[in-house]
Amino acid sequence: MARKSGSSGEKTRAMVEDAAIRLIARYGFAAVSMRQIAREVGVQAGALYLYTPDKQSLLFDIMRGHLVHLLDSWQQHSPPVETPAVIRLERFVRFHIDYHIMRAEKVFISYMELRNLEPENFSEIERLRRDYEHVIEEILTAGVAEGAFEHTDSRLTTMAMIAMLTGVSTWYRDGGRLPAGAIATRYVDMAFRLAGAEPLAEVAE
Amino acid sequence: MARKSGSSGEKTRAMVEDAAIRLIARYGFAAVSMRQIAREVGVQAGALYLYTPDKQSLLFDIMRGHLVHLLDSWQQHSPPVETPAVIRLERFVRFHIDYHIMRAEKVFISYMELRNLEPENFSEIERLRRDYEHVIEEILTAGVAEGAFEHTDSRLTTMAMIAMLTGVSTWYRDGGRLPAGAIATRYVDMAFRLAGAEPLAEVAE
DNA sequence: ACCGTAACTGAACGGTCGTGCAATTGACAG
DNA sequence: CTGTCAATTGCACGACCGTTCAGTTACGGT
Repeated sequence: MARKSGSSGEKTRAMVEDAAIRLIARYGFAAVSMRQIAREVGVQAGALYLYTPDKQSLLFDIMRGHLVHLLDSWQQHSPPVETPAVIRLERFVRFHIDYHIMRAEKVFISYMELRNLEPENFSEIERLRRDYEHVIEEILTAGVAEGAFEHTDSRLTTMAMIAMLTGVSTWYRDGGRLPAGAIATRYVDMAFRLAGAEPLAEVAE
Repeated sequence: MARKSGSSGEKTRAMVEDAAIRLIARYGFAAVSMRQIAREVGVQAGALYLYTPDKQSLLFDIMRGHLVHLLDSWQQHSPPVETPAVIRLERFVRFHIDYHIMRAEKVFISYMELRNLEPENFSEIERLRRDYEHVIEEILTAGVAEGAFEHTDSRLTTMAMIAMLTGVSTWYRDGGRLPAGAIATRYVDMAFRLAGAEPLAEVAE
């Protein structure tokens, strides 16, 4: 046998990426072999090299693709900068949680497999990740300047908030105690608390 | 050559664990070979099997040891249950951050390498991790009952807080912008916000 | 001075790894 | 119906994997 019937490069390419994501998310990059990925696709190991120059690129492309698409999606969902920070933060939290719940595998890979990237690939991914962090940080500092938020250290609050929000994707399961929307709503509340959003209904007794 | 001069089983055992922790934290369990660990110790690969039955146990023992010691340490630092929840939470946050900063490698391994555990080992580690989560959850629910904290969902707040606190160990570096103590203080503040600790100085205008 | 045994070597086992490549087959245009 | 090229196989390469074990050496007690 050689060429498969009904075969098309684009279809196989997509299957390779799918299989790689699924397997790497489950077993970890280093623990997954090219032969395993190939078996999942229904192809011999050698055929994978039509779609990736090597194993490392497979990982890198997944991560970069994920982060680029993440930043891109936010660009399209984000309110204009002149919007009040409170609203921008709420929008961001909902966006982040929805996005991360729907793409749990890619998210998982993107922060679990950083150390399996070669140095230059690592740098590029880090740069993208920092861009995303800056999105939050900018909202927080803007909110402080507006007088809408009150906290002492926007950088630290950013780190805490990122960790808190991204943490959701490590435990969220479909059909769990709460639907995704309800989780997002509660996390908006917690994000407001961290940011020190001026309480509206919270009056001292 | 066979036995090394000045060799002692206990010393080598410690070196093996040290090397394993360092290498696994840096490259990941699956990416580290027994020969690499052996080289780091200054010994042949076969010699490792005097100290561990297999590679899997090496990982499992590191993780279990870490979690058991973590729970144990908290047992000794924790205030009595009748202490006000605000104080217990502050104590917990400081303990958690200090502990995690000082043992960043073991912490990292213990939540990065979960999927490389065989099923029964995984169950035991999960049980320990849940025990630790319950520490926070108990403090939060006690605080709500006391009227010291105000939040809608203690379980979700627990998850958020764990993620927020443990996140520190992924970015903390000695000699960074803030010393560990200052970081802990700021995180105590953020933990209070998440918990909805009754504001003392925060009075509505 | 000698011995038992703890500590370790060095080689080997069967297996898997990532990757390269000549040969082969199917899709499709003309 | 033919020719071209995209898609894929099947095998090979050298390297490395976790683990075992017979043999060798140094330590500690007597």
